[in-house]
Amino acid sequence: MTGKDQSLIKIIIIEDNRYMREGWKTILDFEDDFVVIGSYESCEEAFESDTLAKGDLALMDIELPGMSGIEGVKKLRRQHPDLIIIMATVFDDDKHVFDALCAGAVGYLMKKVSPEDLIKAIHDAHEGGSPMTPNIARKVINTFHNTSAEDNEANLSERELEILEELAKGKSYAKIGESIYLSVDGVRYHIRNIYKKLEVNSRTEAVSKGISQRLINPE
Amino acid sequence: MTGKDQSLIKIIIIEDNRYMREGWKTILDFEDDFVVIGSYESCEEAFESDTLAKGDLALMDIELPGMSGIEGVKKLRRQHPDLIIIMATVFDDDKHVFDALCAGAVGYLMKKVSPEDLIKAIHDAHEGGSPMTPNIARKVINTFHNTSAEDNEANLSERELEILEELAKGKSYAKIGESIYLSVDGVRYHIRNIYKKLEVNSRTEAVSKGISQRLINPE
DNA sequence: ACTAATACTGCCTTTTTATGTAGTGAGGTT
DNA sequence: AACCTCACTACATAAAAAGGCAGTATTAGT
Repeated sequence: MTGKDQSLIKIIIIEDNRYMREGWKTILDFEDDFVVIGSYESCEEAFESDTLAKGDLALMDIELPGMSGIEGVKKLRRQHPDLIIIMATVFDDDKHVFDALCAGAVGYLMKKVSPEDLIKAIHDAHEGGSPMTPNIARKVINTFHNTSAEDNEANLSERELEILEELAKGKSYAKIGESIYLSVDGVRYHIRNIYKKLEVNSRTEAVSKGISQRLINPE
Repeated sequence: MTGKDQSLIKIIIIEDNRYMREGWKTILDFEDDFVVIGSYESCEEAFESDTLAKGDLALMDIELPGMSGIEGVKKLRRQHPDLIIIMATVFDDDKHVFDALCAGAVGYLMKKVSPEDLIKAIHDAHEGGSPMTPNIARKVINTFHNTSAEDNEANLSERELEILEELAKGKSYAKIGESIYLSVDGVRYHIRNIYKKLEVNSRTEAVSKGISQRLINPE
């Protein structure tokens, strides 16, 4: 690692609005340790160039002509797994945010971000962080907050949750009975109740509903 | 909203190390818009007091004598859902981080955080953000990154993923066959292959493994 | 042209599930 | 004491699923 490589961050911009794009370029190029090595108005244009392989970090919009930013991120990740991707958009709804993060973006900013914050975000991302505006961060964190086992929506009892977990492991009634010391019919009794409470009629549905309602965690 | 209410943030500290606790208190009380209304060395002690109901934000450790910080957060959330909880610990391993966030913390800091960053984090959390140190943020974001459908670990084909998704809905072979225009045996053929690739032998296991490997999303 | 892999169809057997119905004993309620 | 609910036991039956084995049409590679 030479001093230069360590400090010079090579940036690619993909943004269809010319003023925005040039504004960002101006802001970023002004920094000593940034260099904008490519700036494109669509993902297609970016993929045609050979700068992608050379960049450290891409700053991109979600709404782009042609391939959407989300698709672009997916493709970018596949072709250049080491490229750090930050989305900068006008959308702050859950769908856009989570789609972008799932696709592989490490950061998510609003377009109205101040130049200082943008610069900070890029440094942050380059140093292994995940820059996000505060309310985006909160959205993300909220997805972790468990429905506390005590007052889950479906109101499954301890025993039922225990059995649901065994179900998720793919165990048969008999095996579950063995692990929790209960007769096969006892296991079935509880499973029937689980189905009623979750309004399903198969173990698979119960498990997938259980996971999505965070009653249980897979693995 | 009076100007005072808006700006004065009432803080509770739960931290067993006396020097740390008093250090934080000193730092925070020095700020004009912070007031530390309680500082305890264990969750039990905090729950005995009546300050919890009056606070805006709690700053707490994970490793505490008696009830662990994680348990404490869960209980705190149940009793005072509006209290904002920030964890500040020496641990940055996945388990501690995710346990704390799942339990209900909105922020996660390292104890070595600088006074300025601590102050900023509290303002940030109070304004609806989720303060985290950069590498914690990255850990969190990484949990969103989908194994791209094209090169998932198990290498399921498009068709197989499609069927796995139907499986997660609890559909029978016959129903799946109807939705994807394939004979029952055709469906079975693919399911057998899915089982082989995922090394499972039941739909339930396949679904729960599929979800945990992010091959599919529930709901 | 031969071979191999892929994506099915078809069928058969055993195991497992889903669902219904009935009954028991313990514990708490009125 | 009568009654209820909860957590189970027990049994029966039909529908699915799992697993194994054989065969075919299509496509790609040699």
